[in-house]
Amino acid sequence: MTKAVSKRPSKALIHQDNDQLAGMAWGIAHPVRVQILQILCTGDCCGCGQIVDCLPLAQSTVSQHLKILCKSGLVKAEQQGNRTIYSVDRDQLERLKTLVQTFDQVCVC
Amino acid sequence: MTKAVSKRPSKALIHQDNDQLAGMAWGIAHPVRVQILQILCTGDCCGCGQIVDCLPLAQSTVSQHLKILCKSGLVKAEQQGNRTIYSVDRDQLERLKTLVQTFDQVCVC
DNA sequence: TGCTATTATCGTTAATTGGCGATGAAGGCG
DNA sequence: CGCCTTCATCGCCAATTAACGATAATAGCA
Repeated sequence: MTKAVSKRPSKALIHQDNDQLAGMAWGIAHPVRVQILQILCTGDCCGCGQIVDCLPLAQSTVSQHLKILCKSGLVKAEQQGNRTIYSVDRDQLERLKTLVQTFDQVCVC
Repeated sequence: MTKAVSKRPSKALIHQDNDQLAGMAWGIAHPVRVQILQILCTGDCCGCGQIVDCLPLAQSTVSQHLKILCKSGLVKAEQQGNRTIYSVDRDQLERLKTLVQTFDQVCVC
């Protein structure tokens, strides 16, 4: 659920931050993706195969999760010859932290 | 996706924190739910109807989102006569903040 | 050129989500 | 008791997710 709700709210506008927060939260809304992100955090960066080796999942499944993580913005992918190197987007992670931290200080209406 | 993956990982155990984080992230993995949580944050507590009034969604839809928020642990529900009073579970929100904040300091393997 | 390694994508299946209207249940009030 | 309010739940539908195996695409190497 990257894109916003189909019917655009008329009563209360969904603040752009909400979309951002929801998008990133959606990225880590699955235990496996949390773990993948942690692997990327500690190992700094690695390819799909290395992550597959750490998990009891098929390569295609991991690739799919990585795609979702990329779409959520938390992970960057860089083509390097034959392989794709994945790494955490530290800026986005910081952004997520900020959004979560300041979450209840936001004025809604 | 509250409950963990069906096939329990053998290679790498999914830390319990990961499940917790994923569960709560799953709660706010939708813009509308982020907004509902914010409404609850500012208004402190209110019933389903009040939230419906703030959003362009049907009552049944809002009720469903509230159910998900409860299941994620971020929101508490309290029956009060005829109505159900929803409020943010501050402790859980703090827990979420902590988990996100310390996310990249966790040892995986 | 042919082989291997690496990753992405396709197709399938089962389950879940998100939305709605309609209906049901339960409390409060006249 | 009957009615209203409030909320949950029940179908229903379309879309998405999560998982897999199989296959394609690309780079590197012998």
